[in-house]
Amino acid sequence: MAVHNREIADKFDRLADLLEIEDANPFRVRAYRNAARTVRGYPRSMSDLLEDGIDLTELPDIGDDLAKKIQTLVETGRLPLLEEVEERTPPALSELMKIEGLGPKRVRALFLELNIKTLDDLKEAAESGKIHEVAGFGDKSEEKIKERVEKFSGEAPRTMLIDAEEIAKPLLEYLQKAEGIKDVMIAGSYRRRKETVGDLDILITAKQGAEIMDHFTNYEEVEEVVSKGKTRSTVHLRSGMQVDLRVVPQVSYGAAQHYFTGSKAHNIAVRKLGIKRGYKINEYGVFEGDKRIAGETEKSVYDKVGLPYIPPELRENRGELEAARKGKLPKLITLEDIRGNLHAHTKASDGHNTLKEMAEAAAKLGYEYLAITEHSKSLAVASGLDKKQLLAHFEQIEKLNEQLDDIVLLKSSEVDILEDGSLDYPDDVLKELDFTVCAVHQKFDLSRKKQTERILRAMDNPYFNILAHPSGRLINKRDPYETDLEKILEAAKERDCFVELNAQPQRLDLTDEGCIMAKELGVKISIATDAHSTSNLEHMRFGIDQARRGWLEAKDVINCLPLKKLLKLFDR
DNA sequence: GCCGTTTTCGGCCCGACTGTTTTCAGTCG
Repeated sequence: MAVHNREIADKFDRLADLLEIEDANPFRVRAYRNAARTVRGYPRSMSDLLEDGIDLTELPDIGDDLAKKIQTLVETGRLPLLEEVEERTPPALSELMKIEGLGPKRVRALFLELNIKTLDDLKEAAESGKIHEVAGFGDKSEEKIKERVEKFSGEAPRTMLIDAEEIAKPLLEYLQKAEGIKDVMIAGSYRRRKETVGDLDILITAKQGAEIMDHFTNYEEVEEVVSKGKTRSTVHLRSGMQVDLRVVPQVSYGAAQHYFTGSKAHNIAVRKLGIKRGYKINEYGVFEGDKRIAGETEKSVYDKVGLPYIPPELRENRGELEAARKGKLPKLITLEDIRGNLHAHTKASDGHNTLKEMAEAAAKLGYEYLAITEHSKSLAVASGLDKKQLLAHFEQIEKLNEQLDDIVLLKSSEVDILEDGSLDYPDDVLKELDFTVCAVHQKFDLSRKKQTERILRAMDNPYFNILAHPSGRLINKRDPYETDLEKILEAAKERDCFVELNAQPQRLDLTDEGCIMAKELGVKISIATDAHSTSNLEHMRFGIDQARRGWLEAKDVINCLPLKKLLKLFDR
């Protein structure tokens, strides 16, 4: 069973936590955290890299030592140093650090003074009033710990982007009403359009902060004010979302945007470039000595480190700085580049609208074409169509096409890939389709090898065109099924097949890393909404967000093509 | 523990807020 990058990264993070509690060299601690971030975000798995004989020290923040540790982890699943550290420092202490306000120093103090090793120990100590006796803790600290350990429910879940938008919208409207506000923007991973966000980072320009902070903390959805100052405040909303608000002067707006948009890794890399040129870069600007030499716009910040503007979606320190330096930043795809949608359902299977309604809605979005892709017969839960029903449905599509002026409906189907890798319709039916969208909908628990082989076998069918939602994951709900994505993409390239980036906000499948890998391997992508209603068609923008994070350009995406050229691609 | 277009040694991003302090450490982002 291959070790996931995520498992390796989690182990490094845990090791970093425990070492930090042991008061180890902070830079060594940081090295483990940096390595964890590199491994977690890397598009290919460490085990695949090792299998291909790639030297891991070529990865950023991985040196000789960590390369060896990764190799051991891949081979044995173990990290001996972590086990050694856990012998002397109770592993659950890293859990305690997840309580807001408890960092390594205070966790260590509680462990040494009161022998607190677990969350239960902490709860008991807080309730019996022992904590305020420890040096550095007072009554307030004890009270807060008591409250927070009570409410603590593990890792704070990340919110899907679409849900974050719903939370952000009324808050932004409310904030606009404050006196003296000029600009308002949401920075952070929200602006980088990450598929999920941990909190909202809101940035405001204004001369005075104090009244704005009062206005902010008085928002009716605020449940708890965590901290409140003149330039920065943090609250928790009733939804559970944390919101950080920062107020900066207008001259610092660009520097602040850059700083609070992140990612952290990108910022650090940019600041290092600044240091090389003798500049200090912070949220207030670019400084040469005490003199601010840039910072009113983001562009001015990049200017000073000799780079062109880098779009937020690329700011993950995944090679964008090098690409910018060489003038090789991608010309990222935009919503306007999209000419059609290649995955949609109607009432005929499990959609909510009629053919006509879907066609009109798609035409209204300015599309040239919309593919109708009802489920195939094996997917009974989604009212999959049998051969007869499908062909009858196609007749309706043809009839409707005769009436439609500004859009063409394509005859397709979301064809199930059965367990043995065969497709859910015989070839004499498949040949009636303009193209196929093929997908795994059952038997998610096959081994990685079997699942991969199943998909490769399906691609061997000459009528296979697009692999839909390639991992099957549902964000925060269902893990992806196990596959070797690289093998699948290589096979797709060989067989002239395509891979879908499913734009449903809960799917966003391919991931951004998957897009990067597909682009490197030369596999073209279909960004499609898998719409089950007319309003779902507008989810295309989430697919575009994800595609931009995945470095995709219009030329990498097949539904940026006019219809004639598109249809040619489906002739294998 | 990583890294190098001044360095293979000696650096490593930096500012705001809180609570417990009497001048600042710890935490957070």
